Amino acid sequence: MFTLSEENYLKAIYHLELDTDGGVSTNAIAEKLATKASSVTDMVKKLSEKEVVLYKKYKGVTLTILGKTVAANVVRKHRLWEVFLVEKLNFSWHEVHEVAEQLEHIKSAKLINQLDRFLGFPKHDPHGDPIPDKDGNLKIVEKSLLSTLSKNESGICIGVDDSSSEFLQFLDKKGITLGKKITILDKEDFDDSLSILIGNKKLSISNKIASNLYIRAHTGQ
Amino acid sequence: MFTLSEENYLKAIYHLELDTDGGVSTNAIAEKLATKASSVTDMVKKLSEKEVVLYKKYKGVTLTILGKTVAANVVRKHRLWEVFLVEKLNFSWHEVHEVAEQLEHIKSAKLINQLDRFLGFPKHDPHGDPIPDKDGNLKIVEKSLLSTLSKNESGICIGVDDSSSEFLQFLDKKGITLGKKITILDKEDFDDSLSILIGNKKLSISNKIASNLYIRAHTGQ
DNA sequence: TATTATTTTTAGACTTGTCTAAAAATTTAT
DNA sequence: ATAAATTTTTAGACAAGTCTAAAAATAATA
Repeated sequence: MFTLSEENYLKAIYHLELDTDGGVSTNAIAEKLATKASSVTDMVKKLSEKEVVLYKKYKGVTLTILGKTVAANVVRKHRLWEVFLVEKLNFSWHEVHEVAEQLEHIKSAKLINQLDRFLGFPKHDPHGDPIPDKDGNLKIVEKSLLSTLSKNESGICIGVDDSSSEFLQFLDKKGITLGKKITILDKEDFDDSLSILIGNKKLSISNKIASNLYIRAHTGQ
Repeated sequence: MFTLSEENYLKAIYHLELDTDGGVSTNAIAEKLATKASSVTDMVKKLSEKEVVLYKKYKGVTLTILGKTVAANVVRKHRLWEVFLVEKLNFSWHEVHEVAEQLEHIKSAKLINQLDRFLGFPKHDPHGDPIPDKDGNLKIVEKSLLSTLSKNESGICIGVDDSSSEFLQFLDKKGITLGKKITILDKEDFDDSLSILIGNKKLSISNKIASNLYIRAHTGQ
């Protein structure tokens, strides 16, 4: 069994491994968890003894199969609870993270399996991130940043990179939601801003926005 | 804000105060929380500094108004989550306690208010215990133990005193559930066992069972 | 009421998870 | 390749919550 703190470390390492090649550095973990590098060293030693990470001094850490399973399960719980909060309790997508951070640590296999069933076995959380299955496996979806599309290309909005409250509320205001089709009408060279068509509305969005929106390729109409 | 441990102490004192006159003793708290008296003394000092309990050395503790509010809120959350688990996730009433012990510590006012609404503002948990309102107030229902009724009297089953898994599963097996009308057909003098009518079934139950079932007086038919 | 038994508190220690400051290893740059 | 900068680890300390063992206070009993 793992403590709340251990689970948070495993989750952080899990997320960091996704966009790092080789081991995850002590400093990266410290930054993600808003703690000190020395604390990370201590915890990583403990996790290593519990055989959930591989650790060599000065060389960073990697999750073991076991560690990855534990971490994916925490992520699974987090994302299922987010779906529950939005679908059943009328939370907005920018309000769910903080509460899900707490709920993800509740220990009960039956609870999470029944919740999954109650929600209709959702495949994605409210931000478009995939929900790991019971064994911790993720279905990877081919996705690209909106900013990488060219003029006249289009795709379906499937997620966000930055999921800060401010950004999500901005998207709400603009009417940009998951599942909507977005077409690039024009690209400005001097600031890389985009003119897009979403639903039947024309919008102008900055490159910063376009670099935080994930798109699934949309073939045919 | 209160730690998980502080919340558990407040809840324990809250429950103990209900059937104690005068202050709650250190030993009683220790027993309820399966901890040592010395630990209780330490914690009670801390709670006293936080002004949630009144404490005089060797004289036991009492909750302040603030303490009672905090404790009632934890109880409220516990019981609402129990309703959720039974009504929405198909838990049996004997399975909910352990999970609710964890869920009761999740911090989010919006979460609990929305959960309350989602569940249709229930007034009782699956064991028949009343759910405190937002201000911590309980609606007291006049209740008696089934064992105190006389021959030919009847009442509605509204709760259990002992809510151990074994007892609840026993009731399930016998078909005794909340809301059912129970009539005393006969009382045996030598062992105080009862012959009762529940629904249209005749059952024989021991005094031990009858001393753990709460009944609301049933006037008229 | 004096003595014994019980309850409660104190004193000191341990664990978990954190921190700061300094030392050691690694990486980067000259 | 040596010096400088950065990263990581070690060493020692602290807070929260708990424990054991012993002391102090209260309650029970003869």
